[in-house]
Amino acid sequence: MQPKVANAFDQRDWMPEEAAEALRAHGCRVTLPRLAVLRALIEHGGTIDATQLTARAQCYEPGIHEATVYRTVKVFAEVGIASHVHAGHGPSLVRLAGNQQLVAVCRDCGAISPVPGGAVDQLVLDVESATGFVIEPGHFALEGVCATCAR
Amino acid sequence: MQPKVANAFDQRDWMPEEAAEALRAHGCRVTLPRLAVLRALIEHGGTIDATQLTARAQCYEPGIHEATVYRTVKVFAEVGIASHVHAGHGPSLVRLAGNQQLVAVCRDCGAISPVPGGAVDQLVLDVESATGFVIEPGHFALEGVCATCAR
DNA sequence: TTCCGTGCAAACAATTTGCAATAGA
DNA sequence: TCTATTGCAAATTGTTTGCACGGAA
Repeated sequence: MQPKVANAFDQRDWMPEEAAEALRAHGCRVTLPRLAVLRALIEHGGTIDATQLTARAQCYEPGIHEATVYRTVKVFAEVGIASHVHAGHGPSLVRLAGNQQLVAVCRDCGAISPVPGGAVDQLVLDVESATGFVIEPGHFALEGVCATCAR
Repeated sequence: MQPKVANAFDQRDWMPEEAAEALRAHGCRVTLPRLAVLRALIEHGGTIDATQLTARAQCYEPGIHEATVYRTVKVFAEVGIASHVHAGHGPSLVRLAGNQQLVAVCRDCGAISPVPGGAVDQLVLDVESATGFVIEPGHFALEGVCATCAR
């Protein structure tokens, strides 16, 4: 089911072999727990929190510990495989680095909705030219009320 | 979830007497610890985390406990006196309800920069018409790198 | 063989909650 | 009075870290 091939880091699908190369290129080892986390991220495809990610990774590597998942995600972020998304009050989220989709978290039901691309670009430019602050839209989530809960 | 209180007060400064009225109108008592938190918020003027807010409130009410500050902030939010701002990885912030200024938190130094008003309005409209998701710009912070750290 | 990475437990940080004592209306 | 509110300590939740063992290179 996993589509073959992907270009470097800006592609959405991270094939395990490419990620393994990225790890080795940074002097990190390729281990079963790390591959399990990677597969879980690929399988899920979107933004996911550490607990759910651990549960999914355990399908591939049953004994994997949540602390290991946290450490793995940190390494993945340093190596450029994955990145963090800070959501509102809940736990922070993880996703593959290729996925820079801005998301919005519903304050009532916690649902994660993708935000159409492009809407943010102008904001980023405006803020940078006005204040010099460089917004990184992939690293935080918007908050509000989703269409369902708004009613 | 919580009904949005009439915005009659949003555009002015919160004087202690007005806040006291808002509390009584909701059947809440006006206590010294609550007034201390209110004064600390007014004195500070911006967004502040619970620990710093407690420290400032202790100038007015020395014995006030941090748990009380958390509970007070929750009541203030329900009554419409204050609101939460969820910042990146750090603790969440509080401010007076009239202050709906969007802020950006630097991922390197943690500095909180105000974002010029209006920059977000288009984003809010775009996202709502495209997805029905209603973004609440006052309740989260943008993340990125501030002008100083960008160099 | 060499260390890096892992599991585990324990530490930590932010926040919430149970309970008895206190103080506002 | 009567009960919301407080202080305190303890529980929760999300995340990080110290340590000894096991496995990748």
